[in-house]
Amino acid sequence: MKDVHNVSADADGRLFDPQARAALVQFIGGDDTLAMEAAAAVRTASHAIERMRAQGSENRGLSSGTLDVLLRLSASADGMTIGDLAKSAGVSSRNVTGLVDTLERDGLVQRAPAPHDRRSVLARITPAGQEWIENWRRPTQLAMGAIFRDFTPDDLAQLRHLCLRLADNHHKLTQYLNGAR
Amino acid sequence: MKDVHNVSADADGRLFDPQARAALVQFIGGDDTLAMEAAAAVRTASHAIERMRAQGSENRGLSSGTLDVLLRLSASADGMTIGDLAKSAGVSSRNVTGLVDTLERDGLVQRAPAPHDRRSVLARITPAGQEWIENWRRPTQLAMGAIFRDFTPDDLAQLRHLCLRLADNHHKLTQYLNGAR
DNA sequence: ACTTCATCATGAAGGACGTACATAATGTCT
DNA sequence: AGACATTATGTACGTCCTTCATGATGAAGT
Repeated sequence: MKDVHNVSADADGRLFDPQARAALVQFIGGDDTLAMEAAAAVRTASHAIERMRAQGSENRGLSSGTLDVLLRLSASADGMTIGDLAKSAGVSSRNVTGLVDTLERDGLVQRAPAPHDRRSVLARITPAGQEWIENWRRPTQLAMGAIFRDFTPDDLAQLRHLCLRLADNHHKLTQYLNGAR
Repeated sequence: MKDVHNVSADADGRLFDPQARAALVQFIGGDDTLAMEAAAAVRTASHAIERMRAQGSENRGLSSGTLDVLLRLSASADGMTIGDLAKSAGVSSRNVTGLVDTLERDGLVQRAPAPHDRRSVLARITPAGQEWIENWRRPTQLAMGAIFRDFTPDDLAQLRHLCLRLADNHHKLTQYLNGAR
């Protein structure tokens, strides 16, 4: 079986994807490929994580979107409104409505009227939801441990740091764009 | 407007997501949260990149999956088979068939019989496809530059490196699992 | 108080990505 | 020649996500 997957190491001993670089170098001069390569690498990594997570929480019946919402709700004891969930997840509020629908159908989340604003709906995690997460925790932990094999705590912190800087840039950018409109 | 998006800095000056950490700390003891936090951060970053890319190549009509295939094809002058594309992208071959369908409908890619194996189909990028990528390059470069604002070349290389290490782990893992089956 | 405008959740409709299973054509091995 | 594997694709389906429209509610100005 021919192996398409391939990584090489550059002069600093850092990995890069030769295929991605070849595709980029012919269009963009030297330095600017760095950002594109990094972006492609992040995408690949995210896919890998998604795969592992799906494999780990298999048979449990929750998919990426709903899991994302459930995790956010498990973090806030008082629940969150649909709109807040949408903002924090970076997706449309209509989408969150649907995700909460399925979670509610499964009994993992409950809707309640919001105290301050009668237009809003408060989503709150149920005991069944908490339990679901309890069961999800162990295999996921193992899966993440496997995919981050040989990462030092410093590596992990640095990866987190760089990714969040990126997300922060994006957030500021969209805020700026919306403000300028 | 209440701002849900939020990042803080830890003792090392590195960013973290307080909400994600709060959600994790109550389940997992100290050190193991690092991997989960990193995974969540990668997911967030990937979303941000996807957003920027969609915004940059807007009005051009290609979405993430098809763009991924087109980029891979632009890297190999002789074209690639459906199966190889599927392997390198980490998705099912049936999925790639559909993506190549839409690309072919748009005239950006052509199918041809593979010389060595008459079961295989060779997908090759057309001149129109090359041109499409030419037009895509500039806005995307700008978008990536914006989202990676204040990243030093070393930051970018390190981010790429960490992400590819992760992907490499994942690849070895799945290979191991498939071999053991 | 009344009007006007903004915001919230949701209905309706649709696009894109991705999967699993079945199948016909072709390769490979014994 | 026959048994089995592999390749691409048809069929059927699920999930995520979007935009636009709508009814209910809040907020702000007069």
